[in-house]
Amino acid sequence: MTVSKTVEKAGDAKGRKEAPEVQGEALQLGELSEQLGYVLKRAQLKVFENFLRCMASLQLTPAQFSVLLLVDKNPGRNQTEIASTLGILRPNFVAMLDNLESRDLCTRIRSTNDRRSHILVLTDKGKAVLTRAKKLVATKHESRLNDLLGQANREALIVMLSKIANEF
Amino acid sequence: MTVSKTVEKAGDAKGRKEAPEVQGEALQLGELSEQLGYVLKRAQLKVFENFLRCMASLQLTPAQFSVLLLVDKNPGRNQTEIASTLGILRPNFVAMLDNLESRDLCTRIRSTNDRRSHILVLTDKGKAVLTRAKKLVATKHESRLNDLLGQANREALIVMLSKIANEF
DNA sequence: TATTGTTATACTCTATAACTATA
DNA sequence: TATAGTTATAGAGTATAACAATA
Repeated sequence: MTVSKTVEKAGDAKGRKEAPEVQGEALQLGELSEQLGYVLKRAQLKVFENFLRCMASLQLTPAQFSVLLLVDKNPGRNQTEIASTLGILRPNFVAMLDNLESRDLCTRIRSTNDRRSHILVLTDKGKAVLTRAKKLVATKHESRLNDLLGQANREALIVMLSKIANEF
Repeated sequence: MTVSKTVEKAGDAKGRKEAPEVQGEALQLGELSEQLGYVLKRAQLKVFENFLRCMASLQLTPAQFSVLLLVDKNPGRNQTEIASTLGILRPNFVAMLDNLESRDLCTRIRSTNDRRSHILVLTDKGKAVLTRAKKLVATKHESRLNDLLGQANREALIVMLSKIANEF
């Protein structure tokens, strides 16, 4: 009982008792390892974790990166359009934009056509940060995926996940 | 402006103004659709959503289902072991077990070896519910994945996601 | 009347510190 | 002293209602 759980290996310390109590061996995942939802969630957490590490120098979350990418690709759009495309609810998008704007990465511009809406644009700093972020993602993040899965498999994976996201 | 956003199609309503303001057309996802993290997250949300719909009659979340599966597959284990295997922190596991126990799906048994720990076991009702849950998942949930991707692709997907979850 | 951005709010998840009872 | 379960708590993420300004 003085050996920590992480040190114990399957095979040693067969400490079974009369009751159905077991110790030491790694647990059997069983059908769990075949459950799409389970493995999908675990993979997503790992990928986000790695993304955050790669982006530590720029302090960008996956959600923030997606906003910068989308605003850059779609100039002249308002908050509602950007948010809804990303699956972010408008109320929750406000604090997110406050953050990006306070860091001078993005600006809200009151539309002249419709004075209710805010057109979103990246600042020069925002564009520069996005460029650096893309490089970090490509060299540190996505490249590891290629190393792990291979280029062809990585592309097949994206295709399948997109299909699930769009058609499931 | 009276037409709702979801009704507008790319191609009509080319309402461009002098400023870089656009309306109506669907936004360009651009590189976002190639970002693993983005598509992974969207797919995961869709899969969980579908899981919840399929399990509505049993009122089981993906996390609860994973607990029942793991406890059933690993009799005689305690809370810490089950929780940590699932990536659930021990404090957060307490309320989850309170829920399952209050629904008579799972029981905490004070261990005779180590009176600090609670051995987890499924009740008869818990086993019955798990059996029904597995059937629902197989017939309503996983089967749709096969229809969408094909059996071979679905298996390849699980393998790749497991690899990411374990080695990334 | 409807829509944009916003505030307020609530509920779930996740994360950490600290307590108790046992070891 | 260390560990198992627990409590309290705080922070993200996500959800809905409602308000002011504008259409």
